[in-house]
Parts: sequence; structure tokens; C-alpha cells
Amino acid sequence: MRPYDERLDRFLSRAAKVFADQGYHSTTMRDLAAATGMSLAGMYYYVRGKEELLHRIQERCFTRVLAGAERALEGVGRGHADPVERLQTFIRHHVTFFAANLAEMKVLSHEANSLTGERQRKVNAIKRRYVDLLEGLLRDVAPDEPAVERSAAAYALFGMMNWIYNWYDPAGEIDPDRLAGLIARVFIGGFADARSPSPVHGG
Amino acid sequence: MRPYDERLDRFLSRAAKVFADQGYHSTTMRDLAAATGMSLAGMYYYVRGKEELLHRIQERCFTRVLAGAERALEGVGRGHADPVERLQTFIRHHVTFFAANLAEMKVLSHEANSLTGERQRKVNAIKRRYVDLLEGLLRDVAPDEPAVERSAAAYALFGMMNWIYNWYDPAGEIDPDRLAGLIARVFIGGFADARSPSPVHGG
DNA sequence: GCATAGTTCGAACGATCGTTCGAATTTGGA
DNA sequence: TCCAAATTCGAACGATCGTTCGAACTATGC
Repeated sequence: MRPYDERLDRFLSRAAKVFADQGYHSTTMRDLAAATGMSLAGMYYYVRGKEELLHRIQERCFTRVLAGAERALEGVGRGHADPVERLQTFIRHHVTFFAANLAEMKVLSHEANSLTGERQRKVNAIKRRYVDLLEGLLRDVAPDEPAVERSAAAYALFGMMNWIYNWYDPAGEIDPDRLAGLIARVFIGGFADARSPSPVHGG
Repeated sequence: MRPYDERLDRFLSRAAKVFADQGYHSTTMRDLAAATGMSLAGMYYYVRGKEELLHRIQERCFTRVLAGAERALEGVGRGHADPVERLQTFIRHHVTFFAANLAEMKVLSHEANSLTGERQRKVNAIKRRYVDLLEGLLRDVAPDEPAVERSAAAYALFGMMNWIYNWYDPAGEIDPDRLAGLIARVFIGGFADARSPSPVHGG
């Protein structure tokens, strides 16, 4: 990797940490200069502006988490493995990746609407692929569930997982694997295993 | 109610809508003036500044949702009713309240760290009471669950419910009651009913 | 050692922000 | 009708924002 790319990568990582701590909008370019050791003007050699910086961070992180999920699912290929096991694999990957990349994933989750125009559209395109991936898994797990419920359940699961950035402390008592196991157990136990009718509109 | 208080209330509601749409930090006082029909300087007769405005919105909303939950639980008093039913009551109230007060609840959830100093502390005090309320319910529902798991499960549930502001469309296909039923079914089915051991560290 | 391309930065610009101030206007009771 | 209190607002202030510009510095190949 060329030295330029390495410096850019370090820049993106450190900027992500600042965005995660202070929020995108209340972080100034001067804050970023102080945190990265660069000068105010020097950052513009690597990035066209503040919003492109956020875009680069989000696109890099989202691409990685999507590719990681697809790679993890290759091990439990469709048709060969239990649908529930595939769903469990997806959840475990998402949660452990989240915990291992807390700053970037917080910026991805919390600043989902801080981009505008074309940049927003590009990130949303990746998000769509990622959501579709999960909804496909849910279709295999619960084919009889109404589509509306399945879609809402997908967002509920993402809520459980993405909310992590609001409370999870890597130095705390629960490690990422255990947290992933808990979330997988709760969701799969409540959504996939539930053969008892829903109290609202049971069948 | 005095006319002053009514005008203040309308002001808070309309400001909450703008904060929910644009985010707190990228909303300018001039945006709020345009949205409320007041003049830029006129708003300072009702509020000491932008941050106090956010504080008033959050405190008002949080007080209401806490009081609403306590009132809802009075109908299914502790000791008299099934712990699972009490938990279900809490979930149903939170979700339906969220859907009925989308703007305020989004500001509460998404701008949880936009306050500073004493104001942040005051809102966090209410939040603590609200979280404690849920953790108490979970203790009654799953007394054998380790405390670490129970605490994480509480945040997972809040994640499912609070993430709503990122995707829920009141004009969409699923109404608040049905959504509340789905979330209650998933969480209770996965956490409370799970008498099967956890795959990670089962007992 | 020289020329070229790659990289860094001090200083400044215009724009926009939250807030203030004193005056103008409106309201409500005597 | 008149006065005091309550309420509104135009205009401006200082601060801070993202960005730009040209010069200075550094590394590289010859």
C-alpha cells in the first residue's frame, strides 16, 4: 500500500473516532486537525471537504461490514445449512464487527442522515443491499410470516444491534461474543422459534 | 392554562418537529423562527437559548413517557398480575407512545448526548428511573438470568423500540398496535419464555 | 546538485451562527 | 381613556465555521 493511502487510512480512522465522540455536526475541522496532528489546510490535501470525509468513513465501514457478512455466510451456504444457523451467523458477525469497530459503526448508525444528495444516495444503496441480505435470511427462517411483520422484525433486529453504540462499554463485564449470543438467542427465540400465535392477530 | 404556557407549549412542539427533521445541531434559530412564525429575537422571550430549548423538549417528553408507563402498570399491579403481562404492558405503552409522539421521541433518542453539563445530568436522572423500571420488570420475569445478561437485554429491548424513529412510517402498512405486539412477542418469546439454555454459556 | 512532483501549512476570506439590546407594539385592568 | 406590564421584533455584534490560496518544505530520480 502506498504511503499516501496509509496516511489517508489513518486519517479516516482518527477522524471517525472524533466524529463518534463529539458527533459529526459539532466536530470542527480544527478539532480534526488537532486530533490527527495535521494542519487545518493540510487535511484538504486528502479530502475535498468535511462532508466527503464523513462519506469516505461511512462507505469504507459499510463496505467492510457487508463484505464480512457475505464472507461469513459462505461458510454456511444456502440450502446446505439450517436457515436458523445462517441467521445466527449473520447476527454474530454484525455484533462482533460492531464491537470491534465501535467508532466507525457509531458514525454509520448515528450519522445516517448527515450526508446529503448524491453521497447520501450512495451510502443508502449499500444499506439497501445489507437490509435485503437480512430480509432474505428472515424469509428462509419464517416463510409463513407476513411480509410486513418480517420487514418490521428486520428493523427491530437492527435496532437491537445498532443501539449498542449508546450503551456498550468494551471494558465492561460482557464481551462481544456473549452479547452476540444473547441478541441471537432473544431474536431467534422470539421470532424464528415462535410457533405460538401472535397475541395481536394470531393464526 | 395561561396563554403564555399555551404559546410556550406550541413553540416546544413545533421546535421538536424541526429538531426531529433536521437534527439539533444543524437546526438554526432562524429555522425555528421560520417554522414557528415567531421572530428570531422573539423566541428568547420564551427560552433562554437553543440548548435550554432542547432541554425543555427532552424533559417534557421524558417525564410524560415515564409517568405514562407508571400509570399503565398500575392496572396490572405487582404481585397481582403475571410478570410477563406487566412487561408486555410496558412494551406496548412505550411503542404506542413512541409512535404517537414520533418527533419528540426522536429528539429524545437521537439527541441524547446533545445536552451538556447540568442539563444533561437532569435528563439522565429521568432516564435512570425509566431504565430501572424496565430492569425491575425483567428481574421479575427472569429471576434466574445473570444480572449482566438482564441489563444487556434491557438495552437490547430499548434498541428495538427506540430504533423506530429510523424507519417507522405512520402512513405505512403496520399500525402502532401491531408493531407493539410484534416487538413484545419477539422479546418476550426470546427472553422470558426461553427455558432452553443459552448457546453460549447455558445452564 | 538540480529539477520536478508530492506534501504541508500560515494566514486570511466570506458566510453564518447564537445571542443581545432597546425600541415598538399589544394587552388588560383601573 | 390611560398607564403599566407583557410581548414582539429589526438590527446589529462578536465568535466561529468550512474553505481557499500561494508559498514553503520534502522526497525522488537523474
